[in-house]
Amino acid sequence: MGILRKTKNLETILDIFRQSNEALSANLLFERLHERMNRSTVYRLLERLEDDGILHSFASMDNVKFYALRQDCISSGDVHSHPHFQCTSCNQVVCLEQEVVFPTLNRMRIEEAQIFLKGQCNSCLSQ
Amino acid sequence: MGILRKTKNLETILDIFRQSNEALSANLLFERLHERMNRSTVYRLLERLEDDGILHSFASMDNVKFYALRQDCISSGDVHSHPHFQCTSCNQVVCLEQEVVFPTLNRMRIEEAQIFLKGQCNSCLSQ
DNA sequence: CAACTAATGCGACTATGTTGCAATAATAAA
DNA sequence: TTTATTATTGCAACATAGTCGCATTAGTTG
Repeated sequence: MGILRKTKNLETILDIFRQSNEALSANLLFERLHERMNRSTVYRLLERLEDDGILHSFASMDNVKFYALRQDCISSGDVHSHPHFQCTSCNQVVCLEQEVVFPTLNRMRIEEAQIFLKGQCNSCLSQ
Repeated sequence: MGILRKTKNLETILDIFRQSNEALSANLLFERLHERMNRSTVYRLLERLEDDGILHSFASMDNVKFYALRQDCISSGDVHSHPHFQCTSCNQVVCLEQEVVFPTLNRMRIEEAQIFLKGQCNSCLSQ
């Protein structure tokens, strides 16, 4: 797949992700667009942006799919992944920078890894 | 909350979890019961068993809530968690035994952690 | 065994996500 | 610039996961 046409909707969504380092669910994005974009379009654009490697996705602890801009990652034979963090006070979800490497275990081949953390973020702690 | 009455439905669900070390979603459980229990009852019992500390839950990468028997865990000041693993061939979800400890980071207070891994399990690899 | 009330089944509902189809708009070709 | 092509969009209907109120059923206690 990948992006074929550079549409206004696509640019609008990309701008929102570029304006902050937050991760967003389809619904949060939909709200932030003041519902001026069709719900299916939001879902379809998120999927296309992920296919194209511009966004990546992960599941929150509440079973909601979140998307964030894909950062460059280290490459090696092992599977690696950065943790995702949700603040229990302000509810913001962000990608953490520190990569975690999962060595291949002897009994199973690990192909994908996801770490999700919950707690209090820096700015909520200092209030 | 917690369990107040020991009903047939409760025993049925507990037996299914005790018969294997698999983790199950509400729907997998519902199927395994040959749909002989009401869907709401399944959800309510899973919630109650979790409140009571008998089951624990986690989100799969497909944003589905899974439940498994709670094992005894190490206790310390740090947050700890065992990873969950889903085989991409047979789709089984299991808890891994190795606990992972998350030291408290300087910038945020971590209260909960979840690790989800995907890959090929031992028995699928050796086929 | 009677009384109390937690647990259940039912149906309606919400939230999240998907799909087919006709209309629209981005791009390529003339 | 204009036209032709077809990816993208909005709409509506659908699918799946999960929740809730309420009347009935069935554990538990005395």
